[in-house]
Amino acid sequence: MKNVPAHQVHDCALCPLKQFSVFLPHSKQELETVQSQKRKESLYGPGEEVIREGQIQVPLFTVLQGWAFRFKSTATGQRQILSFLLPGDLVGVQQNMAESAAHGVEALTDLRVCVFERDAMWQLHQQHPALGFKITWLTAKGEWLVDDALLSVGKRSAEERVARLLVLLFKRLRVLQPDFDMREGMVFPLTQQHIADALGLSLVHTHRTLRRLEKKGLHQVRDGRLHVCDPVALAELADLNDSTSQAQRPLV
Amino acid sequence: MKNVPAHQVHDCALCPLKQFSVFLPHSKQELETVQSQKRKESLYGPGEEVIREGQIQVPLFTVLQGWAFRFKSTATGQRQILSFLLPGDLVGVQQNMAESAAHGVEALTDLRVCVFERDAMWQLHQQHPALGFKITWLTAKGEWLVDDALLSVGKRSAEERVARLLVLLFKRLRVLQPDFDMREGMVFPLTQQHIADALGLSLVHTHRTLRRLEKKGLHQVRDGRLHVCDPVALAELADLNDSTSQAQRPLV
DNA sequence: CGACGTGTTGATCTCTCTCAATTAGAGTGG
DNA sequence: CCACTCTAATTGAGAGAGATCAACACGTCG
Repeated sequence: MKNVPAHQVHDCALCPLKQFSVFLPHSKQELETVQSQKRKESLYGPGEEVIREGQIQVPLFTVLQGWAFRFKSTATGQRQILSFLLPGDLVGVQQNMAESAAHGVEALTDLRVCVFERDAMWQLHQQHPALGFKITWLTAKGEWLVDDALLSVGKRSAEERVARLLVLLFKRLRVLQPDFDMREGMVFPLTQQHIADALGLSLVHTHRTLRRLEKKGLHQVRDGRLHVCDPVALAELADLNDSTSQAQRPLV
Repeated sequence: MKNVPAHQVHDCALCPLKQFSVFLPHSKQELETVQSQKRKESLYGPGEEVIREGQIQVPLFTVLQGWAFRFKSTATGQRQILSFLLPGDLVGVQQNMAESAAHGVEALTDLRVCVFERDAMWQLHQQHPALGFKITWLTAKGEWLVDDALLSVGKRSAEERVARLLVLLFKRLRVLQPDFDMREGMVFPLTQQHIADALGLSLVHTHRTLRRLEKKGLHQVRDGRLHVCDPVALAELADLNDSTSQAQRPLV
């Protein structure tokens, strides 16, 4: 871990996440409060642990740049990835509630995070209810992701899980990258092991499943970039029909 | 669904959850705000849907009495139970964030819930930051449960999953029931199908796994009551060693 | 160069699923 | 009181998705 030197730390008013994160303040007062709670910015390298499972005194922070993931392990060391973290995601809300971290966080790429004071959670709620509300919102959004992952791991086939992970990441990424060119694909720092750990599959079976989807022409991963070749078919397989998704479900 | 007649509705000051829920107000002003946001109390019977998946305009509510569960289904109708809801649990935070319900909620027993106004989330945050903070807390706690379930379904064997579910429910129940007698067991309204749906297992395999644990003398389910016969062995199997849980994990 | 991480592929094994049929208890109606 | 129905639990048998074990290929890096 390295701290960003003071003169390179972003001023909240110039935050690169300005257009994306719900967490960002809108009024001048809110801005000042957030700024006052900001402690520093830190950098991590790929594979570096940002939060260790069980660590105490976990800070609250936001991802500014790069990818990371939350995970939890069993006593035997089996690791399950709970969710992937992208710029704008808030981390550490759960941690602030308990004595020690309920899950670990590890960087996938070079990672830049914005770290807040330990009691920022409370200060933000207290001084600007609108910010508190946004924190709740982000927390709920985080739970949506986990709910969805649980449904996948519990009830979907390997193929469906992989397809869904790809499509969901693709969608999240596209939002963050407005000037996106379909032909170039998107940065995709996950190894097959990460995918396996996120989907509750073995490494070998994950590999075979990816290969199968690729042979069907649905996607391609090369040189750390993801190319979604057939978005429609992939979304279909992923049970992510944009259309009237909910209405289609059997009502009885 | 039936609404509780006005004269039988609890006054917030006399809320039966007083001693349990973090959500409950502590100051007089907070109490008044919560009371003002309370719209009604409703009753549901076992198997009745409290929230339908995809339903719009979902209210915020708290469980007062009884059991329920949150669930999500695939396009093919496969149902995954995301978490079980007990008295004191807050439901509908996620829902308030999106247009439509991200998950359904179904009653397991006779269920009594306390329903709030649609914009209660915002009102509570705004008027009493401390309450907003508690809502965030409860939301984060809810996510902890799902994180844990995801780890189980992703990485644990059928036996471990069942054991863990039983122990976790047992612990949650014991907190809610201070005058608890070990010999009498606890109310346990889950069918094997519910357990299967929560753990991502088939009904048949869930049954066999339960039987195996029972034969080992770890637990017993009879007449809708759960008896934990060997708490230590069960917790062991469930990877829930109360002792120094976190410290035991491999640090590298 | 050797070590290591990641991807790849084949062979084998097993946990868990699916299909199928039976039993037991609760409720309903004649 | 008994036949009828429905749900939940139960048990057996066979099938399969995915796990495990084992090698090997390839690029990177100290």
